[in-house]
Amino acid sequence: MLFTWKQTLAAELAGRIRDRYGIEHRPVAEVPPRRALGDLAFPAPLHLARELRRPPRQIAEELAGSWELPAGVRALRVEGAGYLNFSFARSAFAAGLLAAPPIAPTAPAGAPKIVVEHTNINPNKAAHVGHLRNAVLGDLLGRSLRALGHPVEIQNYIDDTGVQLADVVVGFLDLEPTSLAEIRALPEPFDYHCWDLYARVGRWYEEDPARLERRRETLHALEAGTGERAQAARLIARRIVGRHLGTMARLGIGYDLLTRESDILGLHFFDHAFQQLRERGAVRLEADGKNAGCWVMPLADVAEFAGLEDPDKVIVRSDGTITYVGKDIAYQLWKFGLLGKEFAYRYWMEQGVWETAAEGAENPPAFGHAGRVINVIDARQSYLQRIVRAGLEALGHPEAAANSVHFAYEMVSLSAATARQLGQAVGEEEGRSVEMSGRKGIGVKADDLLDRLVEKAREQVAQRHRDLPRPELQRLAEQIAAAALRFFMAKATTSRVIVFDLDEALAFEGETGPYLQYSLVRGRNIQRKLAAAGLPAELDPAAAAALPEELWSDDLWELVHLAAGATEAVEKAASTLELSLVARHALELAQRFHALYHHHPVLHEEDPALRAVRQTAFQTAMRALGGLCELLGIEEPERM
RNA sequence: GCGCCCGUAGCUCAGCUGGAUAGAGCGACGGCCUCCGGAGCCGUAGGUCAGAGGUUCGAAUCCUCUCGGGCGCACCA
Repeated sequence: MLFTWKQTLAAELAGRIRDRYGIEHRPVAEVPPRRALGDLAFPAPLHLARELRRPPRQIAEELAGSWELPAGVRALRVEGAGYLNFSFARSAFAAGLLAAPPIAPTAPAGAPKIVVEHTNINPNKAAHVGHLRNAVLGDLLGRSLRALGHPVEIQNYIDDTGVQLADVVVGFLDLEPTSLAEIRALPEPFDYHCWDLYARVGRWYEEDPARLERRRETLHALEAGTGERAQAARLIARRIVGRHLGTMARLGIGYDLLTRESDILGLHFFDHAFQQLRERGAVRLEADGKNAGCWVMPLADVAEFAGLEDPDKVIVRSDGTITYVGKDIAYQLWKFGLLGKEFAYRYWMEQGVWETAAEGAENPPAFGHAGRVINVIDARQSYLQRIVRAGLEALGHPEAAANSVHFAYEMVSLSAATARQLGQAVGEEEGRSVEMSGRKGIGVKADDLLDRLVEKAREQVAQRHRDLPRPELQRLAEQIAAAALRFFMAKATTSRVIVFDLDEALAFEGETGPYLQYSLVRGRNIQRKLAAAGLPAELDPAAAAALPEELWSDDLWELVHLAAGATEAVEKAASTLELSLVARHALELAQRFHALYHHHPVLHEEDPALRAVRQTAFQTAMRALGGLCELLGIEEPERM
């Protein structure tokens, strides 16, 4: 709603500037700090002042003069240093807002498919809170793009031929010999078992580096895909992925496709890409030096890699195994449909998701062939992502490289207090936070955190609602726990490290997910009470349009104005990849609603017109908040 | 050494491509449930926007430098 008005008025203003001064200017729109100043402000006169060498207010007056205001605009005034401020007809505006979806699509028809890759947890141990940040952001991005009208495909990459999985295989077969049948029979939580085992393997290597030979041997076996080690790896990876999907399902996070690295190798995707790299001279076999025997991608000539100590990246190790980057270049090519090869697919029934396979189902969905690819990967891997792009460039696909977006967010570390609770010794000199480490087994497991959140939520709900049936209590607690966790991850600016603190994450008051849910529950209760009193629970746009303009107080109008900005907040979040904007906007709506809630009773207002104005304001706010919460993966509980 | 990110209230953080009086949450203190649910609301205290230059009518925001802190620059990912 605001979005379209901005465009309309900006276009009109640009025309007037052109006609009057012969200048091409793209006016930007702002929201004035106080509603009394107006609803939409254009500082264009301030920007034009220098070029025209005239006072901005004078320019503003000239531009405002004789402007025939379109229907829906109530006033145009010159304010402050020379702003052009528009005010809207409030009832009509509210009616328009109620008639449109709370988050309105902005993507052009026929927009190309966007592949979003996220989660990508190594299938060798339990998910921790760092992985949650990735999955929550990825899911929020996917939902936001979909709401804006883009075709979206969510992929979760399963690195089932990498070093990390190999290490757990070594743990099971060499360190603590376990048969396949025994691995299969291990009780849940299997991923917790592997979490500890992985840390033990790390220490085992340190005791005697000669044991790293077992890793090399295993890595070869995983790439070849045959023998006991490969079989063990398949079993372990499958069980772990099942656990990861279960963890994510608790948060409402799902995927369209699991891409397995073993299929990239097994179906010769890598061989194919590697051959192209060789033909183009993008890789070379090193005869001597520290990379002797390796195939490397030389990056010395690429400007963005200037200044690196070692400007070469190893693609194929001297023992013939392939690094992650090498495999990722092939994967990235496939995402764009540029590899000239296709996966087979099968449906993973129990998990309700497709996965790649060597042989598969008859008529799978059309995966891949994206116009744009967004990889949600933490900022520490920026260097690797740049190499993948350089690989696409080297293969003669500059447009694909340009459409390969690395959505980089900062990592999650642990607060000193939380690290101590985990039994980590934290010295004063170690600073204020501790980095998580799968190798060392340091981290807060996602399921542990969720369990604690559910437990706390259950206590809180039970306190307020005695005699609630156990299943309903559990259901409500899970909804609240998921909201708390997702909002905690979503509200942080992506460029900031999250110092994860358990007490902070367990908060249900203030800027939290449950606070948003409480707004929704309150809003819903107003509707219920209205209905019980024989009044309409919801007003339609026509009823809103007929409301007397003078009954709109500035504070209620402000709420409508805020609701109208929801689409723009989402659009901006998606286009800049600053997804916290979605969470921030939802929070602001909820805060404003709570504040007004106490001052503007609906049910107890006797004047029907005034009651309808309040109801309209709250209804627009709840619709917008509901829409934003849907993107955030925050459900509206029946009660809380 | 080179590159990226961060430095705003006691703590955790917003502050949108420069613009109208620097804002929230937590914590502290003081109020508000015969009234749509107190997971809420209202109020008070609390800021040299790390520091120094520069650009501009205007800088927390842009540029340069300095000082702190984090992360990269593997035959891990």
